[in-house]
Parts: sequence; structure tokens; C-alpha cells
Amino acid sequence: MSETYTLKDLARMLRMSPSTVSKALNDYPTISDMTRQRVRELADRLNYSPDPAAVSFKRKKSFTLGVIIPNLTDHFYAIAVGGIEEYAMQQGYKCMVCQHFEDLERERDFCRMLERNKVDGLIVSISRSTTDISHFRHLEERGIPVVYFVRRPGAEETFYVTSNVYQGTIDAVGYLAGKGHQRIGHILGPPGLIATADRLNGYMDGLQRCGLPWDGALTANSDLSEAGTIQAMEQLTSLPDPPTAIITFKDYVALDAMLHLKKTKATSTPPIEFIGFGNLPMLRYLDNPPLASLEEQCAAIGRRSAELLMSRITAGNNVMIPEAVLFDCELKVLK
Amino acid sequence: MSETYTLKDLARMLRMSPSTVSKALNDYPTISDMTRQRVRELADRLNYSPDPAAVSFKRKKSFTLGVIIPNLTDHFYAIAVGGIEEYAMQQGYKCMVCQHFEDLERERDFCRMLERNKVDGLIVSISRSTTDISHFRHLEERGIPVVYFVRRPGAEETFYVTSNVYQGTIDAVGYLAGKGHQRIGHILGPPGLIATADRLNGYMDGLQRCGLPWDGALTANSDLSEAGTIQAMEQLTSLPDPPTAIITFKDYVALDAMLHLKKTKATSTPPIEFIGFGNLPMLRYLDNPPLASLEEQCAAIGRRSAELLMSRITAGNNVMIPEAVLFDCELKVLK
DNA sequence: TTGTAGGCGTTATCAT
DNA sequence: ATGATAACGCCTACAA
Repeated sequence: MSETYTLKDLARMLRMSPSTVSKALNDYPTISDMTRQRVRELADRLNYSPDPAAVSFKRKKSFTLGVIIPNLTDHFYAIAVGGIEEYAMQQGYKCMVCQHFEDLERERDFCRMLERNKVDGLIVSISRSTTDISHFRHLEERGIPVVYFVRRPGAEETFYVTSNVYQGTIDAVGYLAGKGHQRIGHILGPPGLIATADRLNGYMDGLQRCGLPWDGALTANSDLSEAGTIQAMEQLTSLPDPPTAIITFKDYVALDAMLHLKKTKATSTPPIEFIGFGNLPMLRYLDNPPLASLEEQCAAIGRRSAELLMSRITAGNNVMIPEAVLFDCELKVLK
Repeated sequence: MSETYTLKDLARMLRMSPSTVSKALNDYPTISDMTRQRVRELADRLNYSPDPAAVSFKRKKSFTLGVIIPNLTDHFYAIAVGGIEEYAMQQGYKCMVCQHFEDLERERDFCRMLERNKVDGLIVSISRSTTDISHFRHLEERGIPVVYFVRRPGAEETFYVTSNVYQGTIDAVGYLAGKGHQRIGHILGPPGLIATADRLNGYMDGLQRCGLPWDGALTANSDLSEAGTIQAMEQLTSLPDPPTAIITFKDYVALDAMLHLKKTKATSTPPIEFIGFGNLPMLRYLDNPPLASLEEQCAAIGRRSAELLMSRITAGNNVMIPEAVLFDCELKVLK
């Protein structure tokens, strides 16, 4: 199977000029059907495909998408990246996946690296410490479109794809209220994240719809580390009138909280119920899982981000209007 | 910040020829220190860096490594990929990560795609169904070195990096025997995998060292799906003299097995003990974890695979001798 | 409808 | 020690 042929080789074999072959292969309208067919046929037969390096060089496009995420070991991102790559490949694009590990410096370095490598666009879920986004704006200025997913900077019109955590939180509150809970706590993420604000809004609106009073003492922030979650838990459980159920930013926050209760033997009767986000597959192995979990459409979110980015790339200079795409969460009862 | 300059721009500004600039930047020995310095200085000042597309085109190198793995949602691979990418980036290389999802056809397609894209080398953990490896051999023939990690084809001298599951299994057997277990079962992976054979050898040698008899009925194969594991469990538990402890191919196999026991209320007293491979971080959330787990050095294995591949790439035509690198597993007691 | 020619940014060969 | 020149594979005005 197969030497590796160039356009010139084909041209020679067909006794045509390279440009004719190129045009035939690229569907130029000025090429006759006859010629196009002959070219196509030989190209197929020889298994010809243009040298991507040469095409990139000439066209000044890398056919590569940059992808910057917090961490591949986060189940959400592992699946989302799959969704991105799948769509990208279908479109003849490759991906360069970078993990920032919540390190702003790494995030910046990756931006530089991706710019040097002339990626055609960037999909990013920003780090927790990212408030200044000049590095992303810089890319946009250089004509490299950026799509945010899951985490986006505030105070900025952006192209953005994520879960509808606002609605999800309302659902969670409703479900808990329906179970008779009157004191519903909420462990939010870091104050900086938009997703924290979205959850908070859903929480407040959810309470209102259920006729439950708002009590600021029932919300706490966690930096999502185990320590941060423990701190939040101590805050909530030390209340004179502590919550009987707690909504958490992520499933693993709920798990850290539950573990903390168990370790400190602070389990109450009836036990505090938890609802987190993610519906991690591992939950099925737990003897005492959280009450429920809000399942997110990870793969769809990844895929949609890629679609949105591709449409921006294709649009080129035709400016598009920033757009936020939300995917529903589904409340899954676990016990 | 920064127009984007080319070599020619620098040359013009320095009133030198482009070739001189190129040589200066690439440390040609025939360039005088004076010149080299002047060039360097301007390049730094202008933040010049060569266009990767042009370099790839000219040098016929993509500075990209292909990485083919089963699945990013597998914690092991998520971390291993991190190790690979980290090292690759340090060396100025990028990675293209592909998930085969145990689909041989996808694996083949990726090979073709990676060849077309002229990757400089490939790191791969083959699919379960891969016995014919002509697609990898094809790459080698085309000068693209292949390094296998974790899973490799049998019957072939290969460059290979993985955990020392042989020793790990011996350790597990020893630990269980030390706890008084006489009937130690073993759920292996699919018969085709080398890693299955390695575990089996460790199991037999481990038994021997402990003075325990070999009983073929105590081993079963699982395709690592939940269904496969259940089948294996049914085989083992229906024995007249069933095992009191079971070693499994992976932690999640142990979890599937334990879940099955719980669901079928087949829990014995004392309960069957389990030891798997992986030491998944989620194990800490379990009320009833497996007895122990063999922790693997995922990141180190990924990194070492990349190092080995780079050394093969650098070696070029100087043939290297196939080499297997093993990383120790560490038995972690969980309860 | 097809062919000619030039060039993208870099490197490598050969001449100076 | 440096410079001129060609070439990598492809695309695209422009000419025929």
C-alpha cells in the first residue's frame, strides 16, 4: 500500500498542470466534469491526500482547535473533550488539549503557545483565579475566536456553552421542598465563578417558588477543595437551626461533605440529605449515595462548543453576536 | 504587543541574508559569535519565533506525537496523558490524543489520520480486540516509531512501558495469604491481553511462594464490563469451596463484583475480601472499600513512554533495541 | 476550460 | 564567515 504522492505526481500522471489538479480537487467551478472525474479517480486510486503541513503553511490555517480545561481527571471534562474532539475530527480539525490545573500562569502560557501554533480557534474553561482575561482578548484581536464553556469570565459578552445550573438548582430546591425540607443549605463554589452566581440565583428563585424564606446563613462558599468544603460544612452545621438538606456545587463536594460528617461522627437523625451536580458514574458504588444528583450533558456541551467555535471560524470577519447556549440538567434520584 | 515577524524581516533589519539569520538562530557552528548575538538580540526584542507551519513543512516533521488510548474517562489514562503531554511540551512537541473506545476500526482510522498528519511518533495502548497490528507495523515501516504503554500486542518485540503487575499480583497474594486466606480467587482481564498473562504469572508464583496450591477453578476472565465481571463472580462463588478473597484486574472490577454480591444478597460472613489495581481516588468515599488496592504510577508511566518515544525519534535511523520499562505498583491497604 | 508562474517562511547546498 | 539560490507541496492570480 501506497507511496506518498504529491499534486505534481498526479499532474504528471494525468498529463495536466498541477493547478488543474488542485482546482479539480478543490471543486473549482471552472473545471470540466470530465477532468474533475479523472482527477478524482486517480486520487482515490492512489490514496492521495494533500500534505497537511503544506496546506497549513500555504493557507495560514492549522486546522487545529486549542482546548484549555482545568483537569482531565475531572469526569466532566474528560467526556466533554471527547465531544469536542469527535466533532472537530468530523470537520477535519485536530485538537490540542491543555490542562491549566487552576494555574493562571499555565493558562496564559498555553494561550501564547496556541497563538504561536496558529490554532484556528480556542475552547476554554477558565481557571478559578482568572479574572483578567487580556490573554484571551489578545487572541480575539489576532483573529482567533474564543468560545468559553462551563466557566466563563464575568463582565463580558462572550460566546458561551454550559449547563443550565440555574434551572437545575431550582429543580433541586423544588425536589427537596417536596420532600418536606424547610431548611435547605447550599454550598456554592468560589464567589468569582459565574456558575456560582447562577446557582445562587436558582437557589433564591427556587426558594421563593416553594414559599420558603431566604436565609443568608444557609449558603456557604467552598473553593471546591476538600478543606474548603469542610470549612463550609462547619459553618452550616454550627448554625442554631442547621440545614436538613444541602445542595452542592458538584457531586464530589457533596461526597467530601458527607465524609466529613461521617468522620466527625456528626451524623444527625434523620441524616442531612445532599444533592450535587454531575451524577458521577461512581455514585452507583456507594452504600449511602447522595439523595440525588443533577446530571449534566457533558458530551453535548463539548460538542456544541466545538460547533459554535467552528461557526465563528467559518464566519471569519463577519462578526457574530455573542450567544449563550444552555443545556438542561436532569435531576436523578439516587435512593 | 508584537506584529508577527518573519526571518526575512529580521534579515532586512539586520542587513544580513536570511540564511545567515536562520543559521544564527539554529546555532550553526560557522556563524561568528558577534553575528549570532546581534541576531539573537533582535529576535528576542521583537519576540520572534519561527512559523511552526513553515518549519514543519520544510523539515517534514510535525513536532507532534500521536497518542491513542482506550478512554479518557479512565482515571489511569487521564493522568497518564497528563504525564505524556507535560514532557512533550517541555521538548517543544504537541500531542494529538485519540480515544479508540475499544474499537479496532477507530484505532486503525487514527493510525491513518496520524500518518497523514505526519506525526513524529506514536504512543499507544491498544484496544482489547487488537491482535493484528499491521497498522502499527505500517507506521514503523514509514519511519514513525511506536511505543506501547500499558497494553501491548503479544508475540512481538516492542518498546513498552507499564506497571509491574506481575510483582504487584505477587504482593497481593502475599498480603492475602498473610491475612490467613487459603482460597484466593482471581478475576483476570480478557485472555488476549498481555497484562492478563502477567497477572496470572504473578498469581501462580505468588501462590507458590506462600505454599498455597494452584487451583484453576479459582481464576476467571472478565471482559472488564460489569456483565463480564458478574459472570466471573458467578463462576467463582458457585464453587463448592469458593474463594474468601479475590484479586481483580482493576479496582472497578472489584467494585462491580462487590456490588453484585450486595445486590444478590450473597454476602458471606466473613465477607469476601477484594484487592484491585488502580487505587482510584474515589475509593475513599466508600463505606466498604476493597481491602486494598495496588496503586500504579500513571503519570510516571505516561512520561516515561514519551521519553522513550522521543529517544527513538531522536535516534532516527540508528535502530534501538526494544526495551520494556516496568514501574512498581504499591499495595495500599484501605481498611 | 486549462496552464503558467510566483510565492508562502524556512532550511540546506553550494558558492563566495 | 556569509550570501545567493533553490526547494519543500500547495494555492491562486493571471494569462492563454
